[in-house]
Amino acid sequence: MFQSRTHNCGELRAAHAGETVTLCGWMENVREVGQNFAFVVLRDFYGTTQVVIENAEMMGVVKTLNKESTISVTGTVRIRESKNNKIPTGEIEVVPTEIKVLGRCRYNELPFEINRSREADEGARLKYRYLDLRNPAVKSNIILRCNVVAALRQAMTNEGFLEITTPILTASSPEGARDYLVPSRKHPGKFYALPQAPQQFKQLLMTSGFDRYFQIAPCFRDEDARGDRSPGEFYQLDMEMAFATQDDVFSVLERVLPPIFSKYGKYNIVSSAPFQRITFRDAMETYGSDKPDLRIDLIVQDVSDICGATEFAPFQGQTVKAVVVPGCKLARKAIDKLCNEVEVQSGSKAYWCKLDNKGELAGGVSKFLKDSKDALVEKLGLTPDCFIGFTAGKLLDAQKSAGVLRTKLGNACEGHMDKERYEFCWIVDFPMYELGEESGELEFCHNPFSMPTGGMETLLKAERGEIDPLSIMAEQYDLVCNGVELSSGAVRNHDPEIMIKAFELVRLGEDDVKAKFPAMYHAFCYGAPPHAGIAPGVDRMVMLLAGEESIREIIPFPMNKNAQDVMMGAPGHVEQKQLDEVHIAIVGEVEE
RNA sequence: GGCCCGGUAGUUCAGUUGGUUAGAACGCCAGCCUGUCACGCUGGAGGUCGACGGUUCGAGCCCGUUCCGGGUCGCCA
Repeated sequence: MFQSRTHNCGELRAAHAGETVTLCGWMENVREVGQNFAFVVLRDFYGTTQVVIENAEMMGVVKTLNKESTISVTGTVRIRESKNNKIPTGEIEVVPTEIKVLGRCRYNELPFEINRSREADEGARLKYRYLDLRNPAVKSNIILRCNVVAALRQAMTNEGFLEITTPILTASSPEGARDYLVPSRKHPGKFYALPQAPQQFKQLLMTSGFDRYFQIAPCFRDEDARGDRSPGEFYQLDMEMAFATQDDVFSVLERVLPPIFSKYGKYNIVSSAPFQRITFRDAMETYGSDKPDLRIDLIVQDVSDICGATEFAPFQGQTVKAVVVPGCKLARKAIDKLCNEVEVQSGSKAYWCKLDNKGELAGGVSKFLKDSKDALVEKLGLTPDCFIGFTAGKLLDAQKSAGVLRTKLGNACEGHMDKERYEFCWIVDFPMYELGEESGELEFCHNPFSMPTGGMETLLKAERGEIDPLSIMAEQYDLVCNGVELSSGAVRNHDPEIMIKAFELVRLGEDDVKAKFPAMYHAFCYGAPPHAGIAPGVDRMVMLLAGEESIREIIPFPMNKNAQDVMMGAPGHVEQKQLDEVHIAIVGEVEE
């Protein structure tokens, strides 16, 4: 019979000396230091406690056990002869009178050493995630995640938001990412889809009169993974507010997030409200990115007029962007490596030269720019001993590669990045439309739910040809922190007429709106409140707070890059009977 | 799907110009050790060098194909 413990492995102190206690936990290590004399490290969720083995009987029990077995130890607390101030329980040890085996570990060799699992092969960690999670360093990220989620719930509740759960089995949405489909047993040939986000449901809640909604919402998208994007599923702090403006949404998050970031973050310095607001256009021009890392003090400058006219072919007639780094000490080799990384990551080459300590252009592409030196010095405010990185191409390519260059330089050059802080900003004024890369025709830039800035008036002007449709902005915004896009949001288009007009500009119409978003369109026809919302990614937020580079470190049971759960064996084969029930026939090759 | 990097002992890695029996650390096993705490010391076991094919007298190393993992771009309204 299992008898419960009296204490956990993290709580015994000198004051407990003399007490009889029972501890339970995993046998983390055994240090045999003599005949029938050993120290056993017992670990549970709360900490570790030293158990001292002093006789043949207890040694006999320990000898039969592999490390990582679970045991229960009953004995007396005793002040240690040699204390260990590195652990909270380091003043005491437990002298056992009884050791019970609770769960034997059958293997004397583990796939990796528990306390060094972070160094182990990731495939092995994922397959044996239950062992990986025994590592306190791995576990701590999951605990952090729990605390952050709890704090977000509390803060949102305090702001008057109601957490409302929305369906997981829902209808496929015609736009956006690839859906995960679920076949229907009762309706042959029909499918549910897992929600990519509760977008439409939360807008419907607004039309129902729920004033402030939020949810720690699971979202499902069948798209390829990234370092900061888990394949398959992720969580958003999804929220929506009725009768609200962009500023109303901003101020909620500006109240909710900074306290949580300063309490749970790896860094203590957090930008305070109001967060800096940068238009999409300015962000692209100044930072070469719509998710700028404001911890870096470097900026992108335009030198198209000077460089475009030089005899350097890659610059001729192109948009040319420059990133200047005063006092850059990068060696030639490091520069080449950095430029190469920029090309790999952005697809466009980066070029460079220096203004040496005599004030002359040197290195890299300097020989092509000699004649333009004075113009460059004046325009960029160059001082001796500074590095100039260049990118060139079509506007967007030049901007984006300059953005990558800026980030890499900021990270590589000393003194241009204050890493130990959280810098938030809002990116605002996104364009409503863009020209499709393949079609060359007008398309929605992001999502069609956003309110075009200026509403119907603006759309009509575009329709009459008075303004360029590409100049229409949407009341859409992104929240960015340290170069990470935390979230997208918008003031929604709650007016059916404006919605139809917005669709007409991309050669669609009322029928398309009805076909694509039937519930929302009809709901809006019954009187909808103006509303706005946003959905910060919980996983990315926890990543930032934990200071982790890989999203898998903050997910309890992550999938691998190929969207497989190697621990559970998902996706996996199913019985023919199950396929028959849902009217599915497998055609073509089946993966073994 | 494209590109880049990787795959050698249970784990993390080294392995020179292609040349004898493929090494180290940790872990594991055995012995020693009465105050360790990443305990220490001595000894030992442990390898289809991801797979297949090729070049060669000879391949962990070179070439080709393929599988797997990671990163990155595409993709992510």
